[in-house]
Amino acid sequence: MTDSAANGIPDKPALEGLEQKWNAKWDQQGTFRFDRDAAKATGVYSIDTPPPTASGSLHIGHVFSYTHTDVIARYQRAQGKEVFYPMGWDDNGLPTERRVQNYYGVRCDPSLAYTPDFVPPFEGGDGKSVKAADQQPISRRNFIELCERLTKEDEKQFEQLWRSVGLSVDWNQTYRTIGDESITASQRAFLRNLTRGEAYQADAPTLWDVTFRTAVAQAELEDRERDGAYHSLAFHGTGAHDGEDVIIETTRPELLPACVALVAHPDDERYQKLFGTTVRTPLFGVEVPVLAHRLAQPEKGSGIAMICTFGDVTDVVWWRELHLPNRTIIGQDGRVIDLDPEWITDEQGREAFAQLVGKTVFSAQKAVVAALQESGEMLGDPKPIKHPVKFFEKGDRPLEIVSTRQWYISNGAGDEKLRATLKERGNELEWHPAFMHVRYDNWVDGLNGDWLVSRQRYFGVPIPVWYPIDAEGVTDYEHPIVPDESQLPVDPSSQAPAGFDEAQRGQAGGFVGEVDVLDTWATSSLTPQLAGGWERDPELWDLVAPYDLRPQAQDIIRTWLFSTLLRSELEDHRLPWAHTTISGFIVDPDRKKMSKSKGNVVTPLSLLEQFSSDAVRYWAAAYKLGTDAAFDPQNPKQIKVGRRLAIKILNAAKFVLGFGQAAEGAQATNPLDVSLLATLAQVVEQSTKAFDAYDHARALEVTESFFWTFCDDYIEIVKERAYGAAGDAERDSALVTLQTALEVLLRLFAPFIVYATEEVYSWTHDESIHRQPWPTAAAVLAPVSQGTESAVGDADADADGSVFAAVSDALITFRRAKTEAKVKMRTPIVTATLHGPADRIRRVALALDDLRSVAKAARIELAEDGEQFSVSDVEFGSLDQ
RNA sequence: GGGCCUAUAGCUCAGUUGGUUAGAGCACCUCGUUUACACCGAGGGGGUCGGGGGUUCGAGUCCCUCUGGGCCCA
Repeated sequence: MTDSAANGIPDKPALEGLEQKWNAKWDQQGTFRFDRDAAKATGVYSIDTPPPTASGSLHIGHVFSYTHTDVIARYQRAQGKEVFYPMGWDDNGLPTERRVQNYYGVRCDPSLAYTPDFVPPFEGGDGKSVKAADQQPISRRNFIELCERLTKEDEKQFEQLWRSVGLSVDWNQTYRTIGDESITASQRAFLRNLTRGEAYQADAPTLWDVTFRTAVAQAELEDRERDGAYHSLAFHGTGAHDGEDVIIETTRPELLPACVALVAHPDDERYQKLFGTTVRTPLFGVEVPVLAHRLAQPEKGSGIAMICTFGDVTDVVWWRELHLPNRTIIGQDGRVIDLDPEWITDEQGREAFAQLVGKTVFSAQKAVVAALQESGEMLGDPKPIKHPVKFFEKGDRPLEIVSTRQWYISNGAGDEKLRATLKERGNELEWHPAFMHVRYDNWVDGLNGDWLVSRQRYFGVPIPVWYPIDAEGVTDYEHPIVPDESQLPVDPSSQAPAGFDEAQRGQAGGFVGEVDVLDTWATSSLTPQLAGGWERDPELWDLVAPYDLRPQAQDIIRTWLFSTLLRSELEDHRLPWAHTTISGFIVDPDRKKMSKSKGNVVTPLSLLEQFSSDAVRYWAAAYKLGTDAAFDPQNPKQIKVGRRLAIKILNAAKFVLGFGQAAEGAQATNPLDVSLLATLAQVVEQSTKAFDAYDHARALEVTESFFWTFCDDYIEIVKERAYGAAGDAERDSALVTLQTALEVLLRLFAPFIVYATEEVYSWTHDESIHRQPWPTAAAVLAPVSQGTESAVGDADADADGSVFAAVSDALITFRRAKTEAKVKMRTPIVTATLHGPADRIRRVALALDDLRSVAKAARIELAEDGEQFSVSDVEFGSLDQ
């Protein structure tokens, strides 16, 4: 008995301090290190971990989904796989730029020169954003240096939190999406896209955010309900229709000078006579055709609309399909461009346009409306409506559409064969839960343009091309100069291409570097390559790719999941991973999604400290994949339950180990013990099956519910026998069963309750439980002595654990009898009769001594009658004895 | 407008291919310190499975429809 206690079972086991203790030890012992040699021998389970945005804030939803992945990682490790579980930081892109602007009070102005030893005006700030006007303009290089500095700080914070959650990540396998290796991989992949004709440039109408002054992609759009108003404008008929007006309704009268046509549905009776004629625009007097197109909506407004270049994405379709001229008037700053609108010939019209130059969209609208009202060409007042307006998901002003030269990567939108292949890959991927697959299909079906990957930003992966400048000083965008892959990473705005020197930058006969950077997603679509050593460490890449698992959130199926799958298809013609697990959101008690703007974000640190990491992990793991979970920080019930469970594991283990060790080679001979192990073997099978189906919540539930029965019933029932009340042989049977069950339970709990199980395991072992094999039913039954099955006279009696179930039910029946008699549980029973179905009574008979001992019953008569257990003829004794 | 998910005890959630009397935890009520655990234990009450219709010997489960909530796409 003293031998186990000597290994250091504390008098009062507690959760406090376990995180620090074990994190340090795991780190020091390399418990979760990816071992390449082992991987070659045992096989790999590789995980394409989502790199969190380092400049963002962590909330409880991150802990939720990352715990799901960690639980899977630990299960696979226990199954003997060498787990490749890296962690990356997504520090590239706009969120970091914004954070840097606010944190340091600066903004990037690429025209400025580099200032060595620059000291930013603020450090840390107070979380409030510094107004754009108050931000100090700095050079691009200074700005990027600040981005680097701040993200590295942010990454430390993130790593600290992930470690405290107990993620079994290999902290030697980390990457940054802006690190040199990532830039190299991202540029390499882009160059290969370019070589194969999958990446190309086009000068085309582009969705444009006027605040950030960058192009954005379809995947980054969102619709928001905004107030708007229909304005009824009178266009004037010409020729045979001279003197007749055509009334259109528009929400964007300010685009009137950019009007290129009117359009109605081809079947619309009202406008048949106008098709093929022309009308003059109000105010500007420009003659434009009246055309027919299927996308015109007869029921919307007056059924006839003006086409402007460009008011919305439908305008772009009309412009392209109806071969209309481009009369763009809105510039990249969202203001009316100072240009010579040669299509406006009317002198008053030209005067009216001049009034608009330099105005924002908002002011231009007011001016145009005022002018229309004065000229009498607007009917009545604007009619307010609410309508969906397209926004950049990170922006707060409506998107404009401007014509610019941009880079694209084919994504299947214009290539039905590629689209079909991408759909097929989606079918091959195993989705958990399966219904998430539909979201992918919807997205692929709805793609309406190739992927726009160039961004007019600063902190990102540079697009690795230069353009030659001809003898006349004209830049030739058609023939970009590309670096050799061996030169990567390159920064075309500070390095000259091969065969040129820096002095030729911007000169006739020289070159100009591309200043745009790649869309953040263009790099994060390569996370398998970034983490897995693609073209950098071929041995590693061969071991880990294609990956086993892509865990991620449901809102980025259209971006991250899709784009990763696309890049893998283009590069390797295969799926990047076999499985994807999609975690749900955390919602507040009113089932609203957590977001900074709603102010309902819950940060995890205080919960981890207050309730322990195991408690928080339990809460997360108790939810199935794909299910949104309501969370009330004021009353974190499931976290409290998790805390209780973790403490119970410590206490139960202490108690079980306190009985002492079974003799060497001891076997489970008592039918109750055999039955307990048989029940546990079933639990092992169920848990394993659930894990294999990526249903960790079910695995946890079956283990947990067995554990409480084990504590409340089994331990209580065998307690006396385990102390030796029935002799050494009976004691050994109980002890070997208790110890086997404890060890198996610890392993079943280990993926979830990582600290408490490790603590308990350490009391009797030197190795980590997190490197022990997953239990099997056969191993659970190993201590069972041969031939005990026949004791019941029923071959299946032990296989189904029915002896334990019957005794457990009988015990509950006695407890109820005592409760109803209002006597204490330890009140002795002189004699009583237990009634029940014959088969169950026969099972109880096999453990009658144990039952008498736990019920404090001197004598129990058994009667084979009745449907359920009941107790009769009870004679209670006195407590004094 | 199209698609997907969801509605089960006061609360948070299970409920497998349709199959006995729909489960757990929390909360609530009553009782209890018994060789670990009061961060504990025993017992108990509590549900028209969102509404309506259908298929079936049998529906929380399958089909239709309506309503509420959420998400995605137009």
